[in-house]
Amino acid sequence: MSEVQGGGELLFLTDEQLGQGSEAMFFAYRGFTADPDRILSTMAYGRAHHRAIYFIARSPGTTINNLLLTLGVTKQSLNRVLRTLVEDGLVDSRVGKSDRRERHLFLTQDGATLERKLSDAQRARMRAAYRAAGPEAVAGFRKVLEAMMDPELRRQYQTLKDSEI
Amino acid sequence: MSEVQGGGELLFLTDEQLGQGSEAMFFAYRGFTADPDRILSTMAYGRAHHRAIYFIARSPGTTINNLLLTLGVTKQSLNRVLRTLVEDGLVDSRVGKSDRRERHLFLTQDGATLERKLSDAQRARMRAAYRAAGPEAVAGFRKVLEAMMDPELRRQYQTLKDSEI
DNA sequence: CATAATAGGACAGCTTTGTTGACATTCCAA
DNA sequence: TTGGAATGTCAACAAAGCTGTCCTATTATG
Repeated sequence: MSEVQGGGELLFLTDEQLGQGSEAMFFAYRGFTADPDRILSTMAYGRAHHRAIYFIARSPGTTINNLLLTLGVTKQSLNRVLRTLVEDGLVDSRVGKSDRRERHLFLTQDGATLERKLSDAQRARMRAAYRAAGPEAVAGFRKVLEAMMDPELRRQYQTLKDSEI
Repeated sequence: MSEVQGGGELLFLTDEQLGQGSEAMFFAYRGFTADPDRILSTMAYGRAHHRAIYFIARSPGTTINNLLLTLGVTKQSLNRVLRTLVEDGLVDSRVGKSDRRERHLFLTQDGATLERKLSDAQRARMRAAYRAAGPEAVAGFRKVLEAMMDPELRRQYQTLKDSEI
């Protein structure tokens, strides 16, 4: 039994133990995206569309710039994805009232339906994992993930979290 | 304080709580890949090269087929990456002794140097996150990640884990 | 031994999703 | 009021995934 598992005061972290964490992240992330990817592969959309839809659902009315910060891609890359989503009637892009340079993004009814379908698949897996691992493990899981984020992203994460009290 | 944080017996998992888990995965994975990506962007390599190098380092002598299972890409895709790595003298591909159809993959000295450079950056972040979160959180972190993997990948993960006792 | 199956390499072409560069519109402040 | 900053769009290109096909070498099997 390793020090990490034992929960001792001091963490003796060997490269092996840290490497196992890397592998766990890699394999788990593949599982994390597998279900939505499977659904999306039957349509003309990819993971980038999912991410955009997801975060618009989480922050209705967000601007392009806001979404860019969250997603960490260039606006040109995001624009292509958003354009198809708007064309296909899944996302509504409204000119800002106070600042007409901004576009505020909303899901249409169809967009919300797709979002739910994708998120349900992802949540089902997460729910199963949470149940299998137990509440204490979940708390630790979130704690480590939070500590792993870049400070800028951690702020984004906190903002999203706090917006749903 | 939510049920999850509280560590009660039953997990009442709302969509919000599961959604926060999704966001945490997304943001943390970005952090997880950020440091190696930064290093790689200064060379002619990308994340695909990193993954190949990483898993060759973890399983020296692994075959192409093995690596394909681990990475979950097509052989054409992997071949392109591997070819450049062999050409550039970072990876050594040796014909199998018992089965001469197989190629066994090893890192050269240069390959190992690059691998260490990339992994060190990644491990530094993971080490910091582990320290910040504490040993119990780390155990939970791993437990949830493991539960989130596809069964096939979980086997791969276990194999790698067990190979380093 | 003949043939089938396996491991891998190479080539062509396509899709998704990232990138940089140039440009239009809108707002704001000197 | 005008020039710069901010916001978003269009065009072209690059990385890295994919399918499909064909090829060689080797091994396994009838």
